[in-house]
Amino acid sequence: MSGSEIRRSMPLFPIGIVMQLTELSARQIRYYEEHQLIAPARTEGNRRMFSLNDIDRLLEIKDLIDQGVNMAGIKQLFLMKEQQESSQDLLQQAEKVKRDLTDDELRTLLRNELIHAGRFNRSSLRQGDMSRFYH
Amino acid sequence: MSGSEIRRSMPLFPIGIVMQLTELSARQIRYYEEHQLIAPARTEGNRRMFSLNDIDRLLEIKDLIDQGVNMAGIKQLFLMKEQQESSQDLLQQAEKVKRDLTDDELRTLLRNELIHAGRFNRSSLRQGDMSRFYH
DNA sequence: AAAACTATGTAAGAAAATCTAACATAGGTT
DNA sequence: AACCTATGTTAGATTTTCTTACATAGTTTT
Repeated sequence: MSGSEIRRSMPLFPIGIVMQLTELSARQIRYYEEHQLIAPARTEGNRRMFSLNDIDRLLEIKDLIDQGVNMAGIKQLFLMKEQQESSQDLLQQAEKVKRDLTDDELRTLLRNELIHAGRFNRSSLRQGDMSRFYH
Repeated sequence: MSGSEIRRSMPLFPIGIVMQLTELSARQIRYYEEHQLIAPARTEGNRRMFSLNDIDRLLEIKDLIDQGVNMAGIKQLFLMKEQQESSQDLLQQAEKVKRDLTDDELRTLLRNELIHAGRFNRSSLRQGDMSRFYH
């Protein structure tokens, strides 16, 4: 279901709560935003509001920083992950309509996946830890 | 598991978000607190912070008010519900240790439940609607 | 090793969000 | 008519968050 994605991306938390939840300083959180690792929503009055997804991301960022990865590295890792996810989506789609595709079309689809996702498919990123908070 | 109860009772949301989520005014929310229908946590700086449970409660309150129930009525209903829940807990406990109880002890337990929960067991309160937001 | 860069801390002043307390009021209730 | 209930509105104070700027310990580069 995609309702869960909506809920996870709903901006609900002010920065103070996010600080507690992630044990990051406001400075750190803003800095990561500045470097486009996150993109929290804003209220009318310009206050940042974070979603569960944002918080998951922050926890991943924290983790990666602990492991010595710098901003640029984290950015690349996130790009990769997105890519990977979307190609997985593609794969699922393919799965779903497999029987409706000619062999030719299927080959095209798979080749596409290989081109885009093939280079970095070793270990997927550690999942964020927000699962604790919403179920 | 009880970890879920911890998560559901963690104070995460400022009143502004709760207003949006429940479509209640700040005045209404504070009024309900004044009448002890909810008891949101406070930050060090005295700002209210609401949990998922608080929000569920607010949605139930809204529902009951729409149905014409007044503060006192809602309070009673909540008391009842708690009672009911704790006797259900008791029942579960009983279930669990059934084999460890003598028939006599069991009878005592069940009589107790009937005394406390027997009067209002028709329709349990409508569940709050927060399920949408966390899974 | 000096210079530059990175990630974070800290401080200042402004703006937004929330707080309490008080007064106002429409619709019921007594 | 007087009162009560649930809510609106306003005012002034306090807290939280915002941006900007400067400071700095570790790295990295030159």
